[in-house]
Order: sequence, then structure tokens, then C-alpha cells
Amino acid sequence: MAATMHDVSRLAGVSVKTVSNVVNDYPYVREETRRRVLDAIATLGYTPNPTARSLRSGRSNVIALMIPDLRNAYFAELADSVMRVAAGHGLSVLIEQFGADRERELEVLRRPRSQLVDGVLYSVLALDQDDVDIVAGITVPVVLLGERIFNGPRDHVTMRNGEGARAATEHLLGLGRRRVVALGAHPGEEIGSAALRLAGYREALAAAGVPADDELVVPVGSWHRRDGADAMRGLLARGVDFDGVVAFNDVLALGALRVLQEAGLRVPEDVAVIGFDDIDETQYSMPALSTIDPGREEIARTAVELLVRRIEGGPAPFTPEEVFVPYRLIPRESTRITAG
Amino acid sequence: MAATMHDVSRLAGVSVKTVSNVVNDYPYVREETRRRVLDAIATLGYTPNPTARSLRSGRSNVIALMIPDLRNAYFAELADSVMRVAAGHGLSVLIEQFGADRERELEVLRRPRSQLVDGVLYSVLALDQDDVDIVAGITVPVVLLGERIFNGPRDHVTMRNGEGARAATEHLLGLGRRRVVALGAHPGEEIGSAALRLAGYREALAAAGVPADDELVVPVGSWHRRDGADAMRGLLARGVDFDGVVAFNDVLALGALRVLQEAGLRVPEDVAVIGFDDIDETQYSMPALSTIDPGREEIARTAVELLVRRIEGGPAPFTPEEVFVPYRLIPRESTRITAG
DNA sequence: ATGAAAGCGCTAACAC
DNA sequence: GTGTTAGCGCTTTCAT
Repeated sequence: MAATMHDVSRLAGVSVKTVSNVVNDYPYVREETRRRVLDAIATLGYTPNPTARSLRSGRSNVIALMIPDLRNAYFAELADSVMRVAAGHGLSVLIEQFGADRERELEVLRRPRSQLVDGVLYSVLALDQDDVDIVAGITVPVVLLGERIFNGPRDHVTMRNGEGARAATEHLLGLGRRRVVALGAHPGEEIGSAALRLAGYREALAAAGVPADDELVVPVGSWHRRDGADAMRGLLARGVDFDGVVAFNDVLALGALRVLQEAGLRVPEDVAVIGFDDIDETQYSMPALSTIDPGREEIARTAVELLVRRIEGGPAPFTPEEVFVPYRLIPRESTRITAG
Repeated sequence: MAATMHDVSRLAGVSVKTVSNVVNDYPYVREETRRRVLDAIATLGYTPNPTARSLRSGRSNVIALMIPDLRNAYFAELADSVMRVAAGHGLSVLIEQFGADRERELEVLRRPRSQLVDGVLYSVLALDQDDVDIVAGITVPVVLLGERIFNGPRDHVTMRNGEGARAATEHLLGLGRRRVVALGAHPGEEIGSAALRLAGYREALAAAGVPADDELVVPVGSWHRRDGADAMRGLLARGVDFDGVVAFNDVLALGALRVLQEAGLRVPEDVAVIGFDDIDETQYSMPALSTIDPGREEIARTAVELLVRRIEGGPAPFTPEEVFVPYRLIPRESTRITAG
């Protein structure tokens, strides 16, 4: 089995404390002693047991990232960013998915796994009161990514969803579009991203004096590519008249894009389309997709840093921080202004 | 702070052993005792400390998944599948990325983090002798996903990469294409997926009596969308004549697809394109992308199960298993047979 | 059926 | 500078 600190101390002829000192770069160790210890470590192939270290120190240097679904490119890219930033802080990342499988979600949270991690980054699209209770039961620091879900304040890092959706909608209105679809509404929801984006969309219409039409607000089950495609198929089947689409995320937009083109509609000439997230694919789709860049990198960086502060600050009283990361509208071919 | 087993035992008026018995569903506990303990657990909100449990039992119920890059949809989808299967075995998944950042890769592996996990699923595209040494240094069970990288045998789960590439190439040849590009070669490599896929491509040409042309073998730095786009741009700029593309993964194909269409070439009429991986996006691209489905779900399931067996089987001598998962060719629009 | 006690491998007082 | 020792919270013989 793996060598322990005792094995090393015995071989080096020193105490475990000295080995620990060397391993942890404690400065006051005689050079010669250090050498002897390092030699012993090398010959034994010793590597500290992180579990024991963790039990003793109360820190595991692992954080959890809880996301709905890695198959959605936005979350995969977010996870990538989070992991890179975390690595810079010496942290590993345990990813837990919160898919449609509610049982799994509850199981994940009820399990004591959350004590194995030093902190949690929790990214939710939409959730109900149950989730709130569960989150409240987590004893380690939690930073929310995306929309805040509690009524009370809570650390969270997000973009201004409402403003972003408003900007996207105004972008289409600025092109002269007047029948703009909002794709991706979550009817029951009041406080998540979908609700905020829908509100932003409505604000833009109102500000421009364009009449709102409920027929143009398209609900979807979830924010996957398939949902975007299905919703667009339904819209076309119902014969709804529209000349623009604000999709609440990129994969919804891309699913819709495909269906629009199958139906022989030209994008952006007949229908201009804009998404949300700025996933890698949007630069390469046909046509390239205009989108709102939510500042994913900065969200990840800020959130990890905030979490690290909380972890290191201990359970002392604190004021929750609400950080809004700047977003950018990225116009591409799917809303390119044309002569038409 | 969180309640411990001792707190529970005190409140319930029993010993810690009894609490442990109840927590671990040890059958021989008097019903009344069990009740008292469960009550105490409930009032204290006790939840076992996984770190202590792990130190004692030597098991953490966490496995690591080491992948090149979560931003590649294939790996995100693979991670998703792995996490679902792992959840079924009560395992959480720690994802470590092996991007282009070699420093990070080495750091990840050198760190003792690998002792925090019970096993490792290691998915590599291509790697050199250094990696072999590092992997050899991991003390927990390792199952390789994708191509085997050692000369000696080693547990691994993969598809038959050569056969898959050959089938893809034959599919294009069957359409009458004779100038078929192999997109995604990794020149130096001898043993990874790229090498095997290239060999399969060459076999197909040879079997069909179609002359091989080195100009049609296109190397790329990595297998990202951008690389596919850049490589295709280069190919067009060099004026190379071709009527088909076998891309070694889907995102390469999708990047190329974009550039082909930008250049005014029709897919599949002028150039037929087929990829590898069957990522979700391929069903929705314009045109929908033909691809090789490597059996991702089954790879994930098989690999996790194999790893679990190794973990439970202990370090006893064993015969490494090499599991080949069946692949399927999925024809879509990008190779749809047309009148032309 | 339950309790006492050892110890997993490490860190951190506290001595010297 | 370095050694001794007491736990971190749990599981697990070994008793009873």
C-alpha cells in the first residue's frame, strides 16, 4: 500500500512532525534535514493522503458545481471556465447535474456529499420552493450562479438578465421587426432567468410602442435544442405571423434556426434570430447566430473568488454580495441588417 | 458546527457503535434502540462526515473522469453519461480537464488528488510517453476510455476506431466520391484515435482501389471546431480538389461545414461530409451531419461498471479487459444521395 | 444486541 | 529546529 508519513519519518530518522513540516513548506527546517526527508519521500514514493489531511484540516480543496445539464453547451463551457479558475486556487471541482430527474436532484443534495466539499457553486435555471429548502440545508458556503432564487439576499453572481433580453429585443426592433417571438418562456416561474428575460422582452416592446401579443410568447419545457426546434415547428404549424425571434438561450435559437430553414424561411431576411449565451457554436452556425454574451468567464472567475473568500472567511456573519457581470450584444449574420 | 456521531450517541443514550450500526443499516439492532437513535439523528440534523468515513474505510465513493476538454461536446456528453451511470452506483464524479495546457495536466496528475478518488476514468485523444509514466503512477484502478495508450495491455473501453473510420470512408466512396479528405490527422501519433482512424480511412481507399493522396490528409492541431474551420479554409486556399470529407470528429466536421458553405460549395452535392461522435448538434446542423455513433452511452456504462469491479476487487492480479463497443453509421443530409 | 477502545493518516499545540 | 502527543469522525475488532 501507499507509504505514510510514519514510514517516511522512520526512513529519514526524524519525527512525523518534521516530515509534515517539510511537506507543508514550513520554513524553519534545517537544510540537511529537509534533504533527508525529501530523499525518503522520493524513495518511498510517498504522497500525502488527502483524506486524512482533509479530516484534520476541515478542508478538502474540492468544490461542487451544481448545474442542470452538462449537455447544454453553456453549462459545459461554464464548467470549463469554473474548473480553470478553480485550478488556479488549488481546487478541484465535483460536478453534480440537476437534470429533469428530480429524484436524482434530491438524492444528490440530501447525501452528505456536500460535506465532502468546501463550498458549492449552484447554477439554476428555475426551481421551486423545495429547492430553496434543500439549499438552505447545505452547511458549506454557497454562491449562486445565474438568478437568485431566494426572497432573502444570498451571494450570487449573474448578468442582468432583464437588460440583456431587453437589448436583444431592441436589436430586432431596431431592424424594423415588429412581430418578435420570445422563445423559451417558463410560464409558472416568477423569479428565474426565464421570467426576467421575458420581462426584459416586454419592456423593450413597451418602450418601442410595439403591441405585445401573447401568441408570440412561446413556452418550452426545457432549454434544449430539441425544445427550440419543437416550439418553432408548433409556431409554424399554428400559422403565427412573426419576423423575429429572441430565444432565451442559444441552443433554443439553434434548434429553431434549423426548423426555420427547413421550412424555407430565410434568416435573417424573413426572420431575424438572436440567442443568449454566446456558446462556441454560434460563431459557426449557418447563419452565424447573434447573441448576448453573458460574460461567462467573468461570472466563473467572480463566483469562484467569492466562494473562496467565503470558505476562508469561515461562518462569520457577512453581507451577501450580488455581483452583476456586464453583458455584451454580439450581432452576427442571423440579424445582419440587409436591404430587405 | 455539524453534529457528530458522539453527539447523537449522547443524546440517544447509546454508544457510538450503535449509532454507527443504525446509520449503516446493520440488521441486529433492537427496534426501540433504532428509533431512539433515529430520533436523535433527526433532532440534531446529524449527517455522517464523509471524510472521516472515507479515511476509515479507504473508500470515498468519488471517481475521477479525466478528459481533454469539456468544451468539446463529445466530452461533455460523455461526462454526462458517465455521471448518470456513476450516480446509479452511488458514485460522484470529479472531472479533471487535460487541455492543451500540459502544465496543468502534469500538475493534476502529480497532485495527490488521485488518492481522494477510488478510481479513474481516463479519456485521452493522444499522448506521449510522459503521460504513460504519470498514469502508471496512479495507485487506484484506472480504466481507459477511447484508445489504449500503453504497449502492454490495460483495461479499456472503446469503439473500433479503425473500422468506424473505414465505414465512414466507404460510405462516401459508395456515393461515388473519389477525392475524399481525411480531416483531423495527428502526424506524430502512432497509437491514438487519430492514427487508428487514419488507418481505417486508408484501408477503405485501398480496398476500393482509390489512390491515396497525401494532399487529402489534413492535419490539425486539436479537434476543435475552429481547427476544422481553419483546416478547411487552408484546403480551399490551396486549391485542393476534393468531393468528400471524413472528419475525425463532429466538431471538426461542423467547423468545416461552415467554411464550405461560406465558400459557396453545396453539401452534399459538391462535397459530402461525415463526422464522428454523433453529438446532439449533428441532428440540427444545416445540413444535418452524417456521423459515426461510437456508442457513448454504452462506453460510459461499460467503463463505470468495469471500474467499479476493479475498485471492489481490490489490487488482486487480474487480466485487463479490452471492451469494444459497437458503433453505428448514421447517414444524414450531409451525405444524402442525390441525383447529382 | 450493545459497548469500549484502537486507529485510519494527518496537523497542530505544546514541549524541549 | 525538532519531537511528543492529542485528536479530526468514523468503522471495526473484540468483549460482554
